[in-house]
Amino acid sequence: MTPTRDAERRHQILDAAAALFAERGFEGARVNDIADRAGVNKAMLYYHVGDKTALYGAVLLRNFDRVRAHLSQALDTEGSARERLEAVITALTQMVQSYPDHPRIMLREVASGAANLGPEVIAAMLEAVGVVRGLIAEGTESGEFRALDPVLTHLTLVGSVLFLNATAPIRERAAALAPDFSLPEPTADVAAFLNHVLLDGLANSHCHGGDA
Amino acid sequence: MTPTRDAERRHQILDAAAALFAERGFEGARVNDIADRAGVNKAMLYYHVGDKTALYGAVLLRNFDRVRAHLSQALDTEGSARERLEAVITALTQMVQSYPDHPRIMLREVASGAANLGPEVIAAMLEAVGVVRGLIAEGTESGEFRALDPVLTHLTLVGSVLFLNATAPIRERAAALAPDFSLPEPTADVAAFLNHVLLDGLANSHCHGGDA
DNA sequence: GTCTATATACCGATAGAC
DNA sequence: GTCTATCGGTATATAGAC
Repeated sequence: MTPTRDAERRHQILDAAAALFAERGFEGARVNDIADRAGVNKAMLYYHVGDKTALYGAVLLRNFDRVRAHLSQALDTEGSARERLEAVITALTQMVQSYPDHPRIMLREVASGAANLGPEVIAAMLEAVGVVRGLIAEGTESGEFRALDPVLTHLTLVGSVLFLNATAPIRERAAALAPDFSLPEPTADVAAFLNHVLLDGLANSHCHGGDA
Repeated sequence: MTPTRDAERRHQILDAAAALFAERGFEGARVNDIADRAGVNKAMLYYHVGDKTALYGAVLLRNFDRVRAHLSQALDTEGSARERLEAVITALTQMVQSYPDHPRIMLREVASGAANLGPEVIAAMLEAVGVVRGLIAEGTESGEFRALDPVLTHLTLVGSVLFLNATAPIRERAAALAPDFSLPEPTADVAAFLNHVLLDGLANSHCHGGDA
């Protein structure tokens, strides 16, 4: 009954959980705080979503659904491997800037060796990994990219997007302390930066020099 | 007295603490586990090092001493900005591969917005940041590099080194599940990879194509 | 379905004997 | 300096009234 209300409430809970998991990590986040931030009673949180582990898994699954949505949109693009890889980086950057909790959660997850990831989440992640890696392999085989290790390349691309965007809170703090810490990134600039640096770095000899 | 014994014991404790902070994070690591892994009594851990916060700070300070040592060695190199930046990346890669707990701890710290960092550690970190950033600015001003935002560039370089090496535990786990997940990185290859991709991406128009 | 009040367990830290 | 035993605080999770 009232499935809309339920879904809405569930989203509120997951939003609050994502924010606190990003800020303090799985162990550091308090279920009480998540319930308070979501504006729901703690018992209701357990009733609707489950225990802390289920909550964390639900947050990650929702995030990877969003990653999948952004990626599939980017992969519809026609063009060279480089152009499509640029679309992928732009799409990933858009995703993590729309949902800034995601890169922070993922950085923690990488640090832990994916200790808190259930099989479903692992599967969702490997799907995204496969897509990007396939694109890299395609460009490498066609000679458009250099013969670089596809796993390292993939991790460098995704890692740069995650890391750069996860530093946003720190950059704000640093800017308050040290005024020479410039704050660029009117949202699209970070993607442009990464596209220039990383894809020129991958390209096979024909580089585009010049403007930033 | 017997300062050698004390220092040795302290190193054992910090080694154990670094391992568990990397694996489970500040909140997830158990002081009991750290003491057990170090082979010392928990009360002795408090007596010699202090509480959990002091322990964490000591781990990070020791790690940044190591970063500083590796960096200063690399900065002795003569040559172009690119060559010295290559030396920096190689030195950082060596550091994080010698002390694989460091990148994992730093990834968590970035995710938390540097919530657990005391002023001393912040200062040690900013010093390293300044060195690399100065080198980037130098290459940019001389025209050797493109006119890229120095903060974003710095974060991309350091972030790639940290992220790529922090994924080592996951890559091992993934290799056990998915056999097509290659495992390269005979230690020096990761640095070479990053030097190729990132520094070619930074370079101003004159690119070196070809071998990986 | 909703909330209060509480059970249960555990963790960080220390007192105090030796 | 070393260790045992324990305190106090707090976290997750649920029982049970409504």
